[in-house]
Amino acid sequence: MARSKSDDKQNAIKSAAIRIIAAQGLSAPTALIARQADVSNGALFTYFATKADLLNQLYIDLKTETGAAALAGLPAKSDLHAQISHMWSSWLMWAAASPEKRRALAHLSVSDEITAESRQVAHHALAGIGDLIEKLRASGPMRDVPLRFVFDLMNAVAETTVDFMIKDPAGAQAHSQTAFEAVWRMLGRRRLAKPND
Amino acid sequence: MARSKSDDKQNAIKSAAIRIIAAQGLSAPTALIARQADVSNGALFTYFATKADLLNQLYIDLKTETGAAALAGLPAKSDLHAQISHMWSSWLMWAAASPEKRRALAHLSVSDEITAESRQVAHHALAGIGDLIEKLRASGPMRDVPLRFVFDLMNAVAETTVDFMIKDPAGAQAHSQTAFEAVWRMLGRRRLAKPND
Amino acid sequence: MARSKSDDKQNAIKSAAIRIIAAQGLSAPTALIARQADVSNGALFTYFATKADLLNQLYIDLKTETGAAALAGLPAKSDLHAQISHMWSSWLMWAAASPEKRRALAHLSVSDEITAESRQVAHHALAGIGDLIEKLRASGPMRDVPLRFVFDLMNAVAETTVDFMIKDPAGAQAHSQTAFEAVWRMLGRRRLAKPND
Amino acid sequence: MARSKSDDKQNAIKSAAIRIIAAQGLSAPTALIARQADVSNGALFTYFATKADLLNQLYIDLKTETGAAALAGLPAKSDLHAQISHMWSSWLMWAAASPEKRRALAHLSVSDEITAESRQVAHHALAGIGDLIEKLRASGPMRDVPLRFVFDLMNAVAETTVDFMIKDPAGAQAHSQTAFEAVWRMLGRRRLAKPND
DNA sequence: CATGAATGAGGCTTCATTCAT
DNA sequence: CATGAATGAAGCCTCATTCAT
Repeated sequence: MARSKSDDKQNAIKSAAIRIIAAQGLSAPTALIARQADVSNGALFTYFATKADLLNQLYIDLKTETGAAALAGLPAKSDLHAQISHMWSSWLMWAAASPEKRRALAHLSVSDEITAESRQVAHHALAGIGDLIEKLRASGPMRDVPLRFVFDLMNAVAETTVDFMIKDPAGAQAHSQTAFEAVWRMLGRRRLAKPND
Repeated sequence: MARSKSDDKQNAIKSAAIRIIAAQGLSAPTALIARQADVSNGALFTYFATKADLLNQLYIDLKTETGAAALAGLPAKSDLHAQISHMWSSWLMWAAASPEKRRALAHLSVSDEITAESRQVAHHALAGIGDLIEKLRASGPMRDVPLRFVFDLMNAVAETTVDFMIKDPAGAQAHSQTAFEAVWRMLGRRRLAKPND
Repeated sequence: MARSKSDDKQNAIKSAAIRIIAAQGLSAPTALIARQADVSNGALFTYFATKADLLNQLYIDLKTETGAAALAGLPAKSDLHAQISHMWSSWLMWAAASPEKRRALAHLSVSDEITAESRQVAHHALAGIGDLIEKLRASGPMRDVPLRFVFDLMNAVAETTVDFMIKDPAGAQAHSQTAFEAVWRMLGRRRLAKPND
Repeated sequence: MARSKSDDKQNAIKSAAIRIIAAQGLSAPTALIARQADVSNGALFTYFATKADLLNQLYIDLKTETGAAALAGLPAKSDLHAQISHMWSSWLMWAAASPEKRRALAHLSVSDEITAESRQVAHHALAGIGDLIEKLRASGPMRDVPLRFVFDLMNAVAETTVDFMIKDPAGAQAHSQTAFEAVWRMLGRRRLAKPND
């Protein structure tokens, strides 16, 4: 049955692509990506018909991975504050620990090669996060603002924070915490009784 | 002090570059930019030694313009809240009204062609905004957070908001206002009984 | 003497090749030919060591088939005029009914991949036709012209005629007849009795 | 005003293309054509936007040249027989003297890259020949056959003859003459008692 | 012997930059 | 100083052929 298309190889290509795109941007030659993945020039194209295909796949993967990381180990029984705090922290720690993926994603996000469909798929992959935020939004000061807007704001704050965490790994925890509090001030319900807010 | 013929051409090239980069990304051929600027192929290189030079110039220009727009007409005598509110509104309205410049800037910002030096210069161009934010930060809940972090957070919120304003021009004003309030919650001093703060 | 499985596949490949070469020319990928023949990529090369081999085989086959079609059911007892008329008609009707084979052959005939040897073999396959024409030639106005030249002229007229038959199927019979008469005028002995010829 | 596109260079490219296509077929690499034309790789594309463009241009040129050669020095005052005889001879001598052009044209003629439009243009370029043949046809035994058919038949005979002339240059004149007589038998009015027809 | 993934040599084309005019 | 043709280095992708399974 001949060598069957191996996931390993496919993943090697994706990894190489992330590394090289992070370093050189989207103009990274497919030939270089292939070489770094220990794969021949042409083999890349048996796994991804087109450079654009590879890019789109990468984009979806990275977004999906982000979503999964954010929701991993979510304490389902806890209250909203605890859940969102957990999510925030998972999300940012993961992102801060994956600077190449982040850089690659930054390049991909602005590319015209990424189709509307891919963006759609990626958005779905983040639905879990959206659900949580929705709960937060509904009872707080931004209850009249469209979820998408709220979500994007939160995302923007997260991205910015991650940049700082990467630049200053020693303070990563603190930055994450600081930003979470800022977000909570932005979105969360004022918690009256407890003074430790 | 009329702008020289040479300046005119430089500007024509930059304008064309913005338009085309917004549409096609950074891979926009210099030849196309030149044609759109009514300048010959080769002449472009007498104004910008290199494509990268043009890109860096553009980056700096756009950042500078942003900064200028934000601070235009700042009510120097008013209180901080009024000043920042004014700045926020100027900034976002200008940005929302310049979608091509924004798209071009989005491409430029992630490019590896933009040197650290250019980023430095651009940062300086936004110093005026930074000063305002500094005042805000110093007295609010993020007083212990580095200015740069605060600044970037604010910027991130602003960018996200502009995207929404562009997508939904009818609600632009409202979105700007909503976001401003969110930012204020994030950064500003809690305003208690007395409104004259 | 059933044809072996192997023969079946060879034939499937050849059929597919004819179809695809007719449609796309000689640049038709072997992989596509294989797929259309329901044969794997690599298997094609166990039947034909080389793409060039396949092409040469095809060329010989098609030429041979042409020759066979021309001579099928030849009325051995009739006079030369009747025999040649019959041959002409068989030949052209077959060719006109096989446009894909003709197109494929047209591509093959000009290809540099077809070796002199293949052309030689193909020529032999048309020997039967040649014999008939030889008789015609020997007694007519072109009796001093080399057979090969006469043969090729006749062939050229036939090919041209077939093109018209394909373009105008309704008039196919008539075109064939017209051309036959033209050929006869070119080559045949003047037939005395009838003045209106 | 910079170097202006030179006809010389354009012609050098075409010449090189004819030579190489004659030798290697249409798969001749553009890079090789460029090199043979003493032109850089990329320069070829300032003269012909596309390889297909070059091919089409070449096709039209060669057809046009053929037509011009056939009609050069036509004795306008002479009778039809003399005119056609002259045309035939001009045509065939020219073609026999240009074997590379012929081979190139043979490749081009079957190519799918040659557009219907190019074929149309080429056909027009041969209109002069067509007019002559029309006169011949109208009064002879093929008077009821479409001109296009007659024209193509004549062309087919001519091509075949040229092949023989090239193979046997010593007999070129004779072959041409032989073929002309054959064509005349095919198409021409029977010339009876009176020779002055 | 079949399968189809792997290989890697090109092919066409684009484009930043140079340079003759 | 402008013009735009010329250069030639890549880049993406295709495809005949090989070879592990």
